[in-house]
Amino acid sequence: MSASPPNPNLQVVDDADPREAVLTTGDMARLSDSTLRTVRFYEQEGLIHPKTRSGGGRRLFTRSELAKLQLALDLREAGLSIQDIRELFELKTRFASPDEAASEITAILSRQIHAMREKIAKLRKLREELASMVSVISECQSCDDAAHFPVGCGSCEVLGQPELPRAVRVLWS
Amino acid sequence: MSASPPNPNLQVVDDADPREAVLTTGDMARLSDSTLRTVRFYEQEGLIHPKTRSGGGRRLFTRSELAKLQLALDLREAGLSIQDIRELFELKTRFASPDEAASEITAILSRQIHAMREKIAKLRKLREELASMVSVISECQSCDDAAHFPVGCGSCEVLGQPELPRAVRVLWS
DNA sequence: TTGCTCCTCACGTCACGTGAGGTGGC
DNA sequence: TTGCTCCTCACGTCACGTGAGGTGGC
Repeated sequence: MSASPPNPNLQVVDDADPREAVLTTGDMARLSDSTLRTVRFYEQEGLIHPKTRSGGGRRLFTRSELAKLQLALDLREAGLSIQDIRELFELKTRFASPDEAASEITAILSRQIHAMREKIAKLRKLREELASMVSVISECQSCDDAAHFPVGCGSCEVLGQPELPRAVRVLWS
Repeated sequence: MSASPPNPNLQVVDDADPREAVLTTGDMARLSDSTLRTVRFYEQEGLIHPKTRSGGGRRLFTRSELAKLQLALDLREAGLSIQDIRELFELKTRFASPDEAASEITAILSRQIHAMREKIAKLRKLREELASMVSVISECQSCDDAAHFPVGCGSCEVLGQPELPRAVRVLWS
């Protein structure tokens, strides 16, 4: 058997070692459900790094950079700034000893966890307020007093409940 | 008894009818825990309206505008845009009949409630991920293998758990 | 050769932040 | 009169969006 020619299809090699799979900017955007612009912006901000560039100048990322991008996007959605995220990403390199690094990362994470807890509580409260507004307003669905709508709603018994949610008072009075 | 002089202290009158209490831009900012800039911006965007201006040009708001401002700020925190909030605030005036208005407002609120539900779920997931990272990292607190930190962490058994949370893999490897 | 993907500027947008310089009101 | 509050521009910022005009790669 003669030696097989060099395999020009890098993809096959990549499949053998998925950590070395080559992802373009477009792949990164699709797989993270973001955009080309965001991938480039996060690179510019130092959150992710292409392993190399193609001859034509295209960014080529590895799988581990995709994971970083996905985590960064989730943290952004949770309300962290790019700066916050960069800090988290750089934590490992900022300390000399493992216990120092561990306690610092724990402190930072605890702050973020606390902030998320508060945000969740606020969101739940507001969601419940809107839901209770929906149930109040559902009574207006069968209102046949069109002549007095909307000016006369203030004197309607539906809106006269003592524990009327704030959103109803603001949006429906 | 001679007629008492006209009471120049409007505050007393206001206290008698709290709905007519006069609030300055600063009062609005303090009572809503926002800023002067935000109060002015929300007025410019048509979300709130001063009842009048003082001789010197100061905005004077009523209590009901404070409630609108507070609701608007809560909705912003929940992720709605100024445009979304404006739509909600204008709903009442956009419809001729009560059942039409009620079904439209229900539709809009249901969409927002759904979006909040999803956001809450995402936040909870991420919060739990970070919390589990904290508990994993706590084992590194007592690590005495400083010589291999941080390069050698990859081969440490603490990080060798099969179900290692993604955040640990990304931030600690 | 033809689409499609990706590239680099560079200006736009959204929701405010942040002075600069001036006035009003107790 | 003196602080303090509020006013109006107007430029800055953060996290991208959105073309314009050009190139690379199967």
